[in-house]
Parts: sequence; structure tokens; C-alpha cells
Amino acid sequence: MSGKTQEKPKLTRNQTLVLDALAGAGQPLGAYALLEVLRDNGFKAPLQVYRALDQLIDLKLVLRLESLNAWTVCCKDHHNETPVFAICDDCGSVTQHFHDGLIQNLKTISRRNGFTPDRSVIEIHGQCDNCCTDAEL
Amino acid sequence: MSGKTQEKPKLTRNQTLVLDALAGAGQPLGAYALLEVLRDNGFKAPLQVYRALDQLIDLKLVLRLESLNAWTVCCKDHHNETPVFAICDDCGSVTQHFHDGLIQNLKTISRRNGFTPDRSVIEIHGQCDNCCTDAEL
DNA sequence: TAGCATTTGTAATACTATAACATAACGTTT
DNA sequence: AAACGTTATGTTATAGTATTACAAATGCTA
Repeated sequence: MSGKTQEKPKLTRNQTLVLDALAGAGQPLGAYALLEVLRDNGFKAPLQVYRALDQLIDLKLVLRLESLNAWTVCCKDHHNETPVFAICDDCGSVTQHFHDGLIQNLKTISRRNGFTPDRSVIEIHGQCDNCCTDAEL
Repeated sequence: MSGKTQEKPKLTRNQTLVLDALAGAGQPLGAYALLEVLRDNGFKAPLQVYRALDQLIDLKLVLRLESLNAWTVCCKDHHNETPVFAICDDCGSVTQHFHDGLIQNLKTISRRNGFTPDRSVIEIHGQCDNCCTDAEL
């Protein structure tokens, strides 16, 4: 408990359950995987998951990985920055990275083309350190 | 015509049909939209579309828009570069852009984290020039 | 507590993608 | 041309992902 963690503007029960499930998983989960995880908590239908996810995304607490059809918790202290996801296609691990220059380049591309950016999807697929090392053996 | 257009290493019938349908659409199409377009040409099942798309992607003639579940033709003369897609959430128009610096940024992020990149997804959502102008009225 | 907005529950359905298996077309070697 | 392996195709069924529609419950606020 360091300082002020007033991120949560009082989440509802379902939102809290979904957020905790994602945080506990340590990796992105699909909607139906979340549903299975939360059955013990009374979840019975996909919509309960999808609704909570939509709201958590609005609150910038959760991010969607478009190329995986999955969701993950937003990186602490970076709730207003666009993340770059590095997705290992071998082991499924996903890491988040932040790079100001890259975001500036996206803005430059947008401006040059008269495009008004709202949100960006940046996902690198490949192999993580562990899996590369394994492959060398 | 102009010069050597030896891009096509002899496409099969279904591949040609799908590629032409995408090129003719002028915007990304979903798999089932393609299926409808190609029913007159004998297409009857989604798999015919998905298989042709997979092959065209391998040939780098078609690209998938992950956040739209749709596909579009690869920009001429850029078949080996990673595109940045600008997607208008109002009118659905999609444009492709190429930016070396941005790709370098992705490589830098990867290298710093011991990640070996294979393919990247870069999609900006927002409003295109036309739709921004309309909104100002 | 009455009224209104938001959240939740539930069932049904729509949309997207793949598995499994049979058949046909193609290329190459004899 | 016949035999073979390979690739492409056709077809049905099914798996995986997401939304619509409507009813019921909850929470806020006047």
C-alpha cells in the first residue's frame, strides 16, 4: 500500500470479479475463459462478461488484444498511454511496452493524412526470449 | 500496360476470385461478405473463402485487419512492408500508410526485450478527413 | 417512497472461424 | 498414357466469439 490508489471509482460486483480474474490470470483471457473462471461466482452467460469488459475498458482498466480476441489488465501507472503488446506465438505470453517516439510517429502519420486518431492497436507477434532460447537448443 | 507485373505466381481459381473481389470492393470485406459476393461464382461455404484468404496472405497479396475481422488487398509495391492502417470508425474507410521510423521503433522495442518479431499489427482508429469535416458542420 | 437511470439475469440468436472427410485437379516420373 | 504424390476443392458439421432483446433487480435522488 504505497500511496493513493484511487483508481477505482467504485466498481460494481461483476466488474470487480472480471478485473480480479484478469489480474490473477497473469495473461490475457478470452471472454469464454473468463466465464468459466467466474462460474463459481455466479456467472452464467457470456453477456455478463462482455458487459463488465466494456465498462472496464471505458474506465481504462482493461485492454483488448485485437489479434487474440482476449483481454488483459492495463499496466499500472500507464492507464492513459497506448501500449505496444509483444505476443509470443509459442508460449502465449504477452508483455506491454510504452514508447513515446512510436506514439508520436502514429500522430504524425495521422496528421499528414488529415486523420483524427482516437485509439491505436499495436501488437507485435513473434517469439519471446524464453521461447527463442528454447528453439536454439 | 506499364511493365512487369509478375507478382502472380499463378493463382488458383478461388484465389483469383477472392483477390479480385477484394480489389473491386475498394474497402475491407469480411469473410461472409466475400462469400455473398462470390456466390454467383459458385462459392457455397465459408471455408472456400477462408482457404483462399490464407493462401493470399501467405503470398503477401492480402492483409487482415485484426480489429475489423476483415481483409483487404495489399498496397501495390509495398508487399514486404508492414502497413499502418488508418480506420475511420464513422464511414468505414481504410487507408494504408508506410513509415520506416515507426517500424524501426517496433524493432527497437523488440530487441530491448529479447523479443524476436515476426509480424506486427498497427491499426489506428479514428475519423477520416471527410468525416471530421462533416462533423464540423 | 416514487421515479428514473444503471446494472444484472437470462434466453435466443448472430457472427466468425475451423475440423473432418471425401473428391477432384495438377505435376512429375515412369 | 498410367501411376503416384501433392495440392486444391467441395461439403457438412461444429466450434468459438459476440450481440440483441426483454425482464427483473438495484441504486440514486428528488
